[in-house]
Amino acid sequence: MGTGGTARPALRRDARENLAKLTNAAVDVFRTQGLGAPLEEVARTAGVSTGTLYNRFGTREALIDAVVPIIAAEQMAIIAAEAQAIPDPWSRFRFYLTSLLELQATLPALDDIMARRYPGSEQLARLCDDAVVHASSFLKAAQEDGSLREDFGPADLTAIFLANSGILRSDPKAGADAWRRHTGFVLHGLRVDPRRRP
Amino acid sequence: MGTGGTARPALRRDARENLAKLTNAAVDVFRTQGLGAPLEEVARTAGVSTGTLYNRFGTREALIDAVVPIIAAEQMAIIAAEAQAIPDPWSRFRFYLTSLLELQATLPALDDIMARRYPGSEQLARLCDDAVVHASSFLKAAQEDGSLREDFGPADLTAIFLANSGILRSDPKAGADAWRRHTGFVLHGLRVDPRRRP
DNA sequence: TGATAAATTGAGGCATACCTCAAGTTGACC
DNA sequence: GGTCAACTTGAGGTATGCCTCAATTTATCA
Repeated sequence: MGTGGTARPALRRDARENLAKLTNAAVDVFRTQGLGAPLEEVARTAGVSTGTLYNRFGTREALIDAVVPIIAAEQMAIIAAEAQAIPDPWSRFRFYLTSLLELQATLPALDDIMARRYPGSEQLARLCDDAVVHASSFLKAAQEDGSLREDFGPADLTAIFLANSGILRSDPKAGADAWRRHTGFVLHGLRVDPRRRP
Repeated sequence: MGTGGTARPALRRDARENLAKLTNAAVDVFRTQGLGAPLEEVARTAGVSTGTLYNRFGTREALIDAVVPIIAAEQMAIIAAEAQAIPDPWSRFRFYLTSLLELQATLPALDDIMARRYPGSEQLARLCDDAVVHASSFLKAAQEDGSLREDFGPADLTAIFLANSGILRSDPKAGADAWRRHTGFVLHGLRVDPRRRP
């Protein structure tokens, strides 16, 4: 058995190097400029021609597939793990949601990921699906606890990320606390007042 | 004194006709495709060359200035008037906000207006300023009434429109109730529970 | 009916960004 | 070292959309 899954003919050394250069460049460029950044700039940053970029990856999606896990997977896993450690269901839910929104506010790439642009990328979809799985379990626990509105569902979570994206994209600088305030109002709207619980 | 403010040389008949054709075309095109629609399509729709469009208006902003009042002013004035007629401060505030969000969801142009893209257009800015004036008065009344959170300000209103825009732009079709649900949560978060009021 | 200034036209220049492919280069293996 | 497939290159084609200007047409007024 080979190293990978499907038996592809091994790459030549120069090709392997260029693959690495391109991946690194894509991480840099996409992280700061978003997943829609010009591929020509990725190639330029890698010190390689655009032809080579298209040889190694063939589509933007393939490049995103290679890069998104590097950019986001670890951070998202850490957040999930930290959340798991919080005993109170409402606090846990709130922490998880807020942390993801914070991540989204931090880097353009994360915004593209959270808002699920580029649905063509499998890795990006997988990352989002994982997040939905975690979020759904936190969500359910909070609802069983009676601290989260019963009529709130996973689809509403998606809307929250899209809403955040709208705020962030308009004014990434001054929006620094705009999104925090908005999130505060939303969370308050989602919580069931402790005094009204059985 | 002439008809206008500044004494501009009167337009020739053909120029006046083209001005009208262009304005009508811009209303159609901008309304359905948003204020960022290709100017070439506006010219094409008007049955006129792009050169003429640039002769009459010179910038996209000037065209927007001419068209935005036609597209939005009346509807926004109606909403404000209807809101004025509602006696209960909270209901009035909620009605006004919800109606504007609904307008925003209805037509791409309205979304561009609410999200304050194209800040270069004076008319667009005026429309927004008017809305802020109304909203602020409704907002203040609801706060004095004790039904709206004290820490909610006009800037937070802007964020709500941007948030709505984010939801709408992602999936204008399926988002039909996504934005309504999200708005519901936000409003719930903004309201002060009547049982907790003095 | 000219004469003339005002308007219109649309091809074409500019910029961005995608993607391809014929020609040239280079790694790998004998 | 020679051979050949693998790889790289970058100019150039495609597409979108902005904006301009020399050549042409047309409204207007005497």
